[in-house]
Amino acid sequence: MRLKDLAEHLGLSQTTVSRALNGYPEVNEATRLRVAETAARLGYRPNANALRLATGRTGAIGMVLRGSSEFGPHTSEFLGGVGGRLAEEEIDIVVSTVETYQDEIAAYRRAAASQKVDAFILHSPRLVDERADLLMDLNIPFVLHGRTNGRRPVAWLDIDNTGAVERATSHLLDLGHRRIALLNGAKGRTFSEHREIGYLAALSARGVPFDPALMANSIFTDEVAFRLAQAMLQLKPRPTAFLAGSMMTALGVFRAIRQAGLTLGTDVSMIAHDDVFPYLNADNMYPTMSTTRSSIRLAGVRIAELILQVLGGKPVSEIHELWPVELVLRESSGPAPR
Amino acid sequence: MRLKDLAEHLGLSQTTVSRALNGYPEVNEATRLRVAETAARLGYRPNANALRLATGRTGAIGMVLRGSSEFGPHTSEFLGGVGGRLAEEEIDIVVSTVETYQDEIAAYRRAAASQKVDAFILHSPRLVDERADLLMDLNIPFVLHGRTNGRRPVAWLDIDNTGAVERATSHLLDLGHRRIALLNGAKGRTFSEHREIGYLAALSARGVPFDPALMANSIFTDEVAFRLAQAMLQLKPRPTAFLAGSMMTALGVFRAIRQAGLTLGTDVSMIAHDDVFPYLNADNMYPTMSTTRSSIRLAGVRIAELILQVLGGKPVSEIHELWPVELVLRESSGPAPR
DNA sequence: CCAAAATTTGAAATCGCTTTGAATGGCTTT
DNA sequence: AAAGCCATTCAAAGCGATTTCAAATTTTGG
Repeated sequence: MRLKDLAEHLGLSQTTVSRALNGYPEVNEATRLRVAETAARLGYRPNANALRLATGRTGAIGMVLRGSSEFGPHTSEFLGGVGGRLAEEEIDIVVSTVETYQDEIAAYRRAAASQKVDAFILHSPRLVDERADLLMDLNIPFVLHGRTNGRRPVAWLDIDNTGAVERATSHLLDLGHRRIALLNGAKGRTFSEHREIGYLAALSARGVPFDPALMANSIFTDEVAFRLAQAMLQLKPRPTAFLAGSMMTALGVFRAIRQAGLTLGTDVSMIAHDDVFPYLNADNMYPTMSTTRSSIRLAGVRIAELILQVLGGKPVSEIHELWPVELVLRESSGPAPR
Repeated sequence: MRLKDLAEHLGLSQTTVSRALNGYPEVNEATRLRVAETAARLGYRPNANALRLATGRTGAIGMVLRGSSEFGPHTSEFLGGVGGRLAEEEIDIVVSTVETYQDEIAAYRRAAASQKVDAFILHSPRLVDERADLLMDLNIPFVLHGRTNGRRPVAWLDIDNTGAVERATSHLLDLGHRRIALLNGAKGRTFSEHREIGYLAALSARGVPFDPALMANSIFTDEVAFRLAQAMLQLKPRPTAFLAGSMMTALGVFRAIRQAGLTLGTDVSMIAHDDVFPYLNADNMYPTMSTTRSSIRLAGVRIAELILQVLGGKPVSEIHELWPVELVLRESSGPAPR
């Protein structure tokens, strides 16, 4: 069922039918109704590719996901948020997966040259990140989930990682902890650097010296976290509190604490960052987990909206959102043992 | 940079350039080289939409993800597998998210009418599932991840859920367990029904009566699993073993066991189904977790290949794969207490 | 009642590619 | 030297929509 068929069926020209369906003002109301009704009845839908070719708009936004390593539970939650919002506008998401950073760059170039999407969501930025510059040079709109250092302005949404960790660290210091371990994300990634800044700021504000042995940079898996926490718990004196970068990390730390014969919440405290997964609830852990909390799904929803704004022509220099992060205290964080 | 520009730049017709780039035989080898070299140098890439319109092929496959509820860690792992394989063919994945079943049906209809994708991956099937029939009626190719009852043949890949649970149950029975709880997935979903069949078969083979109180159908979150397990552990006599439907479920059950003052692996045994998440490793749990294991990522990779076969014209009646599931015994499963 | 304006419709160009069918020119064959 | 073949190349016709520009019709106003 093409536009042409529909037009013939109606005894009208393609022009009029097209206009009627797209809400142009210069078409008789009676005609419009007739067209709309017939189109619905026959289940007509414009061919997406013809439409894209004609308009230059694709009705799709892109997201490049880097292989196995970065493809975790965060991704699907975030995607769920983005997709849910974009679905309302009948915009779909084109995901390309790549293995290496080089592939990712190539993927952007390809997508730009072949005009597959109207815009991109750029995520997992590093402090210095050429991808943002690349996309700007390619003249393809995007919104950044996170932040990056760069001279030119970009649209971004980020959570206040620095503030969150600073607050969590300060709280632990208030509770008397002096040996606080930070299980952070990969070095160079913006959020990791921001968290480190918050951590160091809180320590130095209290005059507590920084011990490099208490900080680690790694991916957020329970296994790696387990090993790191295990090693740290061997230190003398051992850390009395952990800041876990993610809920997966928290699970690993928890296991290490238990295996060392210690009790979470009394012998050792922990505050974990919680992206709010529906299938892993901090409130329902045992003991319940204190967290710095920010829903990554909601961030996805909002980023979808920002994308729409960018596509709508709003200047990217006006699109910046820094979300505060809640500190939710539960049973896993308590006074330092003495 | 359009084909036309490239052609002018080369002093050739669009026809020849197009042919040269697409490997048609009737073009002079010297010309082909010159064209290829220039195209690469100028970074020419055909406009995806024009190409799609002209060829009728989109170079994309679709996947509809149902809202919050079904969008878990499995999804991203699976997507990672699919995407990785399809990336090699420069095919991308268009994901649409929907909230309700009705929306999902509508999404397929829309996608079909507007020809956005060449094929779909259909997942999370129910025993009776109109979606497969719909896609067949719409004449759009697809591969089913899982199975469904229906008269017409479809291409599918599934894991042997029945066999896996039967084996796991039998093993627990061999260890002397008689009260074995099954935390299963949602009723009506094929994999749940298949697992139930395996469970019941193993019980009846040993003449162990089935107790409905020991079986639950729910989504796979740690929270729900915790509550269910907690309730079951109150039963007298209480279950001595759990079959957990997923790793998230296992975490919840684990918590309930601990909270009840019991020890996993001695007081209570557990075998969980493991889809193999890189960030949550059964081998690194404490105690290590016995599992029925099948990588959902690999399933994704293979499904991508099956999609390619379907698109290549292989009859769907010849595309069926039932993957065996490994039973990996670790510390969480031991002899029944006496 | 007629010219001018407003409303409504349509023919054809356009988007950037593939592909059909025809044309060109050089070589071999008779 | 004419005829027939190849090997190359190209002009033009699609693909299915939107959109420009023009035409037809109706309404308005004097």
